[in-house]
Amino acid sequence: MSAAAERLKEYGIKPSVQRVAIMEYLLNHKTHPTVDMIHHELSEKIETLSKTTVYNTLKLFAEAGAILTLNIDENTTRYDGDTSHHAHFKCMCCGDIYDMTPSDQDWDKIGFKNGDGFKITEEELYLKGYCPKCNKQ
Amino acid sequence: MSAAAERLKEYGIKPSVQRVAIMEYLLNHKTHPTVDMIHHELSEKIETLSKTTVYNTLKLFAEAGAILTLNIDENTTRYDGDTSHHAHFKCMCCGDIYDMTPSDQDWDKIGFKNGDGFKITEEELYLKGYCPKCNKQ
DNA sequence: CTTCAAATTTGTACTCATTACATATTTGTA
DNA sequence: TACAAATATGTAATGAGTACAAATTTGAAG
Repeated sequence: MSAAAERLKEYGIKPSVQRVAIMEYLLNHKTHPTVDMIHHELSEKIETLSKTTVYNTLKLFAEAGAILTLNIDENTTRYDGDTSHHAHFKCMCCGDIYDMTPSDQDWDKIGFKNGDGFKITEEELYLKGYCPKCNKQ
Repeated sequence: MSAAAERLKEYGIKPSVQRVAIMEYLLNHKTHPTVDMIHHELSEKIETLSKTTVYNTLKLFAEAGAILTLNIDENTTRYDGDTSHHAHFKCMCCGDIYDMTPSDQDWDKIGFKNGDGFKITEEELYLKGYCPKCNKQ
């Protein structure tokens, strides 16, 4: 079984051609793609793939916790197949989104002065600025 | 001069009735309002206020660094008149957005294992979960 | 195999946040 | 008072995302 199909099984999601293809795409492309990118690429393999299916499938994955949904981009949602604990960086020049790995001990240590009574279930750290490529120019 | 007008001056923004009113609203309402909320409230005072003006003005403020733009909400952009270093929490139950104040020394100390060559100009920490009110029920 | 219901996918129509743009109004200055 | 520059306004367009009904596929029972 492919890694993508394995991952679906792990999260209790029934596999289908479309679902496996979308999960496979996310596992193989660390570019934090948009719905359009995924749909455009996969349309070549699955001719009938509908954009609605891409939307529905990504929502299904996200609600199951099998992928992450990123709101770092102002215009459109981006998706990440890597659900491990990490931050994201968006280059304001080229628009590319990079993974950033915080030193875990630092990250885990963040406390909140007014955090009493709040139950935190999700954390997203978004960084913006200029990537090494754009920074040089 | 009102605090709002002072703030505009500080950031090199020419005051106008609309601009001062919008900045004033942001300084007095710590609720991280949407364009619609601001427009709806201020329409009572300024009858002719157009939604386009609210959009334009908020963009102007944000680009000058006089306010913050929040993407914590999936559907719509929210604005924050408090530009100090703090995080945001969204309750997945009631939808309210709270300010969270990290212990500064922790926050500032976060390092990134793969951060070389990146120039970070902005940081946004978004937390999601359940607020004290909703958590109790 | 065949049947049939449930699950999945598809395409179209729609909503709604945001932007583009042309026009109108206001402001400041000569 | 006149006039140019800056602001504000309203309408029309864009584009991401969703609702929904119809079509297709799947899988189990006979």
